[in-house]
Amino acid sequence: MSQQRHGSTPGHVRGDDAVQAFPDLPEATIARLPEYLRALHNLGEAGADTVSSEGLAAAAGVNSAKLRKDLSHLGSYGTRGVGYDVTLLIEQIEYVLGLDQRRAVCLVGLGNLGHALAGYDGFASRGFKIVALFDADESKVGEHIHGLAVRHIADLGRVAVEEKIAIGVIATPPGAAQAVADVLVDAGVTSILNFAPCVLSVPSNVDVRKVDLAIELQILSFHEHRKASLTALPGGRSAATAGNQEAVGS
Amino acid sequence: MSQQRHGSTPGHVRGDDAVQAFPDLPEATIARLPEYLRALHNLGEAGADTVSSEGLAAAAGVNSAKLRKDLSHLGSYGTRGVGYDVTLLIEQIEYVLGLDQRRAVCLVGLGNLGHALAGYDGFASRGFKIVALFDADESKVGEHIHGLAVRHIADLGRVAVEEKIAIGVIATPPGAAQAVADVLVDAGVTSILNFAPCVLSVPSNVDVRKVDLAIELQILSFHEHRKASLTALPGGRSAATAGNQEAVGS
DNA sequence: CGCGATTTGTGCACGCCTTCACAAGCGCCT
DNA sequence: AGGCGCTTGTGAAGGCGTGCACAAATCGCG
Repeated sequence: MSQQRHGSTPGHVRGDDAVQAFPDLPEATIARLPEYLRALHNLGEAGADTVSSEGLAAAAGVNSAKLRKDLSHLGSYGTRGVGYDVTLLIEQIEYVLGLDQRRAVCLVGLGNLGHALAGYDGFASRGFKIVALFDADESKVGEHIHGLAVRHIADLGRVAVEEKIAIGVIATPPGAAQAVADVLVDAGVTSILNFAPCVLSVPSNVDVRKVDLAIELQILSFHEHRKASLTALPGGRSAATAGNQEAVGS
Repeated sequence: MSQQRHGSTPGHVRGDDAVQAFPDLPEATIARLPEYLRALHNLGEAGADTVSSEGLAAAAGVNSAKLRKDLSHLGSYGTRGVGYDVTLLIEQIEYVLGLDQRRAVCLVGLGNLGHALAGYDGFASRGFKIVALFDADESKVGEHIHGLAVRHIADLGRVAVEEKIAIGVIATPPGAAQAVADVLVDAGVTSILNFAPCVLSVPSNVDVRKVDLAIELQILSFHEHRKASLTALPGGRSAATAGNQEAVGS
């Protein structure tokens, strides 16, 4: 695990040396890198040349020590007494995340959510390009959504191979998700973003990330529940404003 | 709603009073409870009366020991030698998550994503009801989306109070998100689900959860990048590949 | 009625992540 | 040139979460 890009000039470490195993980046760190990246872009547009770990941490909403450790993991160079060079750090993080190469994405399932995802600006603006849309509903096939024609899901396998699609987004109903995932995997897709509320079973070399909007709300609901029961505490059980809604078993 | 929580769970459960939070419930556990709940609903519809930790764990995609520990945290009762009663466990988890009371949700920002969220089935079917839509764009105000009229954001504060909205969903562009959050907080909203790619600053009593679709893709991109660098590049000067792809074994 | 099969609940150890605190390094000012 | 203040990078400690392995508990059956 020799840290290759260590030691040479800080300016251009980006070679064609894509054949480089990454140091074992902690998963938690990886999950934060995109956030740092976004904050850095904002800072850059605001005209900042350099930024301190304190400043960047604030912009990203994390602890500054954590941020420094994260950046140190990827061998990034800051300058003591000064901070991090914004442009350089952006390049570094984009390189690590593999964003220097635009990745082809396909989207399966064009219900409400899929429709929105097809038009979501945040994808294109951050290095991803949706190159194909699929749905099982014949009546949707052929329809153009945000400049892209919807194809029938039967073509998914073929097109995924042709277009060298690396990432598949599943926005189908849960019942169809596993079958779609199977087709994607067969077509060589090795990363899946799953919006369907179900567990996908895939080979171990395929990465799946799941986003479940209702789960997020349920987690918030728990905290609401907790807070509601706490507000009754201070100063005794005074009249909690809406406390009686509490449908608590006797 | 017959919410029969077990009366005398071990330890700290202080009666059946509403004033019972679960302050010591690990955050990681909370995040998994909705997943268990979904799996349980599926099992229940499939006709299962009881389920073992092994079976439920498989359906939820987690380790069975973890599942047992999670459930034990909330004082839930399974039956040794048998498993968990599906119906009872559903009630327990729904109670803990506060889902026995339908929570009013408002949605701010009706671009592509907001539009989809407004029509997302998963909300209503899992205890949440969107009661109001807001947007800053005058041309959208008055429009009906999935049976609900869009109101102007200037009414947000008043309506949020009137409708006792507890959870706000922000689907605006990032530039507007903080202002919306401020209004929500002023109106007494204590939980926010933020889809805007930016950090929100709120009082400590307000919970914010963030969902950033692009970040998920970027995380997947990293893994793609990593996987690509592990496979020997056919045409490249891959002299050192033997050592590099050894990253797995180390 | 007791025994074995089964499954829960949990003590324990391990590893990951976070946070603190500080030495090392860098630039600026005098 | 030298000292001073600022910031990074990191060692160490503590906390949290995970997974194993097993005792305790329950049911079914002979």
